[in-house]
Amino acid sequence: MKASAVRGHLDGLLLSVLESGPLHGYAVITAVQERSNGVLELRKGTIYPALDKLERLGLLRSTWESEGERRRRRYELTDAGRRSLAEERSMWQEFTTAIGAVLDPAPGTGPKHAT
Amino acid sequence: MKASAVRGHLDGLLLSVLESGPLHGYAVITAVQERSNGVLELRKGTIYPALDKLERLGLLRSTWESEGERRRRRYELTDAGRRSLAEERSMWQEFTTAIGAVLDPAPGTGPKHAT
DNA sequence: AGCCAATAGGTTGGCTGTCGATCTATAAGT
DNA sequence: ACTTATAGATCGACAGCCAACCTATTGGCT
Repeated sequence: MKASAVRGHLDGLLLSVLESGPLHGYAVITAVQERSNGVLELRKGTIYPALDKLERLGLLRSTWESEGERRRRRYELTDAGRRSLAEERSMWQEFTTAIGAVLDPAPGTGPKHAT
Repeated sequence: MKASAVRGHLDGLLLSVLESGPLHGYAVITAVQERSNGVLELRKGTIYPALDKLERLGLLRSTWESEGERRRRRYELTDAGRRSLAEERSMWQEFTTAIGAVLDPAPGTGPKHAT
């Protein structure tokens, strides 16, 4: 599954994998992939602009790490990012509950049509 | 919550409310809204093109109902639509499982970071 | 030494799908 | 007469993700 399916929930995913510690961009991709058991395959063209946006919003900050010639950008959650993650989680709950209720209505709960 | 959040899952919602019986477009909106306890508010500009697309795909068929001067279009699931709905449901399962696993990782399941 | 794959960063144009605005028309309520 | 709800529909704008592409370093293989 690609990120097109996660539209609207990408920010939460990114914030979530950064919760347990800072990562660089490439590691964010593999972290999401691992946690989802290989199901979610984010693209670089997807996450870099997204990470930039989250930094502009103050939800995370980035610092350049230089090991010799290798330069990597380390992304880290801010306090605002942590609060935003909590919001994303409750929104995810509300979202799945709503869609789930439509997709698999509890029998006898909704209005009865021709039965 | 508007349909922008449901991007990619709208088809499933539409097929699902039509499962228990044919409805016209306006009733589809209210059905989704009711089943989701008022959370999902689809727009006409959203559902009519979507219903058209589903009809083109053969997942539902529409017939014009005329009660006096009032003309309404009745949408009805086809067999292909029923099969597609089953697919949408299993995709929804896969989707929520994947996102959920990233957003709320089971403790001790994933790779251990700084603990 | 030469080559390729993996890692790491990034940009850009394009596409898809939903939104908001707008239009027409009938029925019912005040 | 006027407003609101019901019912259908279209269309431009916009957001967000993707595919493709580019650069560069590191390390394995031959």
